[in-house]
Amino acid sequence: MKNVRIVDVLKSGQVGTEITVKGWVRTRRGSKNVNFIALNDGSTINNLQVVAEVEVFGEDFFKNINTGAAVGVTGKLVESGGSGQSVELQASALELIGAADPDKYPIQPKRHSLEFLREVAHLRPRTATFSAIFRIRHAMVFAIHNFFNDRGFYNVHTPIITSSDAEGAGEMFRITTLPAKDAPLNEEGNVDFTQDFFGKSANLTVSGQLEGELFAMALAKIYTFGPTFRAENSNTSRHLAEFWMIEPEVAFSDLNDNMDLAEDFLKYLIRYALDHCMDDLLFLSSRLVEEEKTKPADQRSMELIEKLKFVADNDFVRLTYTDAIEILKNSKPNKKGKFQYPITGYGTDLQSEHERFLVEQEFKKPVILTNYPKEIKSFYMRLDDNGETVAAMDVLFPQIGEIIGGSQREERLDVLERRMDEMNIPKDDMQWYLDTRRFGGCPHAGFGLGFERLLLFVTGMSNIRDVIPFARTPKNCEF
RNA sequence: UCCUUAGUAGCUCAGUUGGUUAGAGCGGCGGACUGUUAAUCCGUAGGUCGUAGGUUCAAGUCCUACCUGAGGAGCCA
Repeated sequence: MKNVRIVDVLKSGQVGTEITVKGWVRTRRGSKNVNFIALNDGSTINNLQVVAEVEVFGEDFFKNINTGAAVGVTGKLVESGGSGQSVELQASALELIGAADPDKYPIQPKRHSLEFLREVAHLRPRTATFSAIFRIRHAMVFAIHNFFNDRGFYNVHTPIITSSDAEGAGEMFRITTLPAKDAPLNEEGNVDFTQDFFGKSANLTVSGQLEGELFAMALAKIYTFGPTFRAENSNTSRHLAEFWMIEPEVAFSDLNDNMDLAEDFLKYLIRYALDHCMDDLLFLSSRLVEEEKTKPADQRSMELIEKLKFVADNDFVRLTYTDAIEILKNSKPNKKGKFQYPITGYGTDLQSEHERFLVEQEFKKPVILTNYPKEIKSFYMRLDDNGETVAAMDVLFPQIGEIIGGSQREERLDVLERRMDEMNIPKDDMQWYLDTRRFGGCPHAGFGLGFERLLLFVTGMSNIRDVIPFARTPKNCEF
């Protein structure tokens, strides 16, 4: 008999039919005559209740049907005699496929802290919380490709290994096949990378943007979706050394088009989650509500699903950096000296506390900040006519902060070269990039969305290590 | 990297001004129970108190260093 998935059984299973399901035991409750097994096969947050008579299988048989064990069950789907579920599986055959020693299996039917589960990240997808998160993660991957495909974008696989180190997006991981001990040295006494695998120094990519631009200059609308690596020593709940990023790049497009795209994109993804992952969202919401109860009333946040709907249904605030500075300068916390970094005027970089104030206090919705001073942004961002600001945009979300960073790119070769000189970007290594401006250059724009930060928002989780299967952070590279 | 804070049983924690044999709940195991929903009830095992030094008659408790986690900051996505 063919296996059926529990999600299908619970949704459309016909009472009276004979089925086989295979999955893992979440809990088993026994009494003298009958055992109840909560079975989960990963297809849904919900368990299927299996009812097994002690008389049929013998008392000893159940000793190995423990939490975590893999089992196969064949039986008849019947209306449930209990109140917790509408249908249940009356077992006629019960097979232990893989035992889980209850003395050693770390995940037991009790509350575990997220910190503990991070230490057993290889087993945590078997918990309700993490199975929900990773089903949602999958749904978001799918939605991202859908969104772009429907709008005529082409997916480009930009390189993971790169020799370009001019992106300035962060410290890079060097990759090499040279021996760690006694590496060959050149005349200056430095490691001689001409003898390395690629004949030059190579790194893991910190962004696919520059290569993405090359393809936007040919396919017009492209997006990348791949892993990104930053060797920054960042120890926060919002940073990973290895994370996934989505970077669309659009030819014949300006900053306004870019903002429209970013806002449409985020709303589409959130609506997709609401439309396709409601069971998992309801579960995550309820666990958040429990967690919130332990906090003081004024620190509680909006209920998850309500929050997602709110963002999907309301326009983002669009604000220039200069206007944001004015608002912050005249804000209560600034006047009362509540900011750790007081706002004095134009030119200061915005700190987390300022972004938080704008998003969570002033507007209470996502904010797109634009036109930052050129000094605090990257060389490739298009210089505005005032010569002072650049066509940059950051999308700020509540709790998470910057979820998207993007810009209209500098398409004027002379301006771009001047900016590279000012910011000490070596032009020699970047001729391939400058060629896009030399040959058929055009206005274009794009942005980068941190995939895990999106997942933080959608799942309501608060630590980024909990929305990626295996987190890589400083001092942590298990599995 | 900086600041704050924590590390005691498989997990979550308590452990008083330093003082005999370090406790609880959950989980596990054994038993009871006519259908349970994180079942319930009775019983039971389980600890080199993060590591290394130090102070002291005496250290889970005080001091120093290191390791690891968490929260915040910086950097950013």
